[in-house]
Order: sequence, then structure tokens, then C-alpha cells
Amino acid sequence: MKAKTNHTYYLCPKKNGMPDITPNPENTLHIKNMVCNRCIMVVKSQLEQLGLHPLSVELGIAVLPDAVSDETYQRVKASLETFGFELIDDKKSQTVEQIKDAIIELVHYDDNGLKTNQSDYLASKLHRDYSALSKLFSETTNTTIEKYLIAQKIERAKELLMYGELSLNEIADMLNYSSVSYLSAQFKHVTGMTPSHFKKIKGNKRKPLDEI
DNA sequence: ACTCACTCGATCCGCCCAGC
DNA sequence: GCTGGGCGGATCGAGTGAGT
Repeated sequence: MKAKTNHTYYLCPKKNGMPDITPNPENTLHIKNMVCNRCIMVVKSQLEQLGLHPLSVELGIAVLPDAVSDETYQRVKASLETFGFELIDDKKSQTVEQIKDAIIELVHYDDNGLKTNQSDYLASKLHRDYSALSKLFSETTNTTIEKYLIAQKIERAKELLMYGELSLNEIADMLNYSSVSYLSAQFKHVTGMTPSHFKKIKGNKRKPLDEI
């Protein structure tokens, strides 16, 4: 799975017979708890079952061809809630979810994403100043962007350790740690055990991404 | 301004394997 | 069975700099 383009797409008048995409919040649904491609498939399928035919569905965002009426909004909300998703109404929560989705993409689905500067990545992805994003994230959640990113990286490390295909050295390199020693220290700090101990017990201690 | 995530280097430990 | 070397991993401490 590779990194996708920007999340937020909006409609504007047709050009060359094809719909163009410009900002328009009225046909965009912000969805909480989407963390993987299977979530995208479920959301897409539910929207299609409701006859909405989404133009695009990505982590945290679905864009519909037309503006969403109150009645449609309630139907979508009820349908998605049966699968554990939530529609997000307020702006702040929407931004926080976009930050989380961007980090999940970066850590779990983009092989080279962690090689880039994360604050620059988030700022350009969400078209906002990083310090504003950081402040909003800290205010809205009980953690910082940095801590959330670390938690996601450790979860990815757990996944790779369970597969048993890569050495700790390779995992450290993949997650852009400068040394195995630092990955090991951070792993122990977050999980309470060393990577080798985790590998040894082989218990499924991984968390769903939406619970991190 | 302060905190703490991160780097870097050094050292130690445990395991495996080959040679004797 | 013992020894020594190689390797992967863990730990520690000092210092730096980015983020809050």
C-alpha cells in the first residue's frame, strides 16, 4: 500500500467533461475510526448501499457527488455507526482526525514517509501552520502529536516483530530510528518490555490503530 | 524557557558456531 | 567440553536541538 494524495477533495464546475475538485464542505463527510483499507471498503460499500455513489473514499474522508441533506446525513450516520465509525461534526475534531489519519498513513502505509520531516509533512498535508496543529491536537486530545506518532511507530514495530522477517536493525532503519539502541529504549518505555522479550512471548499484544 | 525526544559512543551480555 | 570470535541486542550517560 502506498501513500495517497491529499485527503480533502471538493467539487467545482466541470472542465473538459470531467468533474474538477475544489473545496466544498457540503458534500464531504468526515469519518472517525477509519484506519485501514478494509475500513475504506466498508465505508464505500455502505455509502453505495444507501445509493450515494461516493466520488472518493479515503481514511477519514468521503466525498459525495452532491451536498448532503440532513436526512441523508442521519442515514449515513446510523449505517456507519453499526461498524464502529462516527461522523464528526465540529471543525476541531475534524482537523484532529485528519492529523491522526495522516500519521497512520505515514507510519503504516508509506515506506519512505518517516524519512521526511513530520512537522513539514503535516503542515503541507493539512495546509496549516504546524504550531497551530500541534496546539489544537494537544488541546483536543490528552496527548501531543509527537507522542501519538511514537505510539504509532511502536505499534508498527510490534507488527514487524511478530512477522519475524526483519531483524531489529532493519526495523529501526525502516522506522527511521538512528540506532537500534534508541528503538529498543523507546519500545521499552512505551510497552514496558524490550523488543526481544516481545518477540519471545509472541502474544498478540498489538492494539487496533484506532485505540492508540 | 523548559522539557524531553533523539543522537552518539562505549560497554556489556547472551547466543551461536567453528576449531581445538 | 572449553575457548575465542562474531553478531545482535540492551543499557547507560552526555550532549543537542526541536517542540511545547
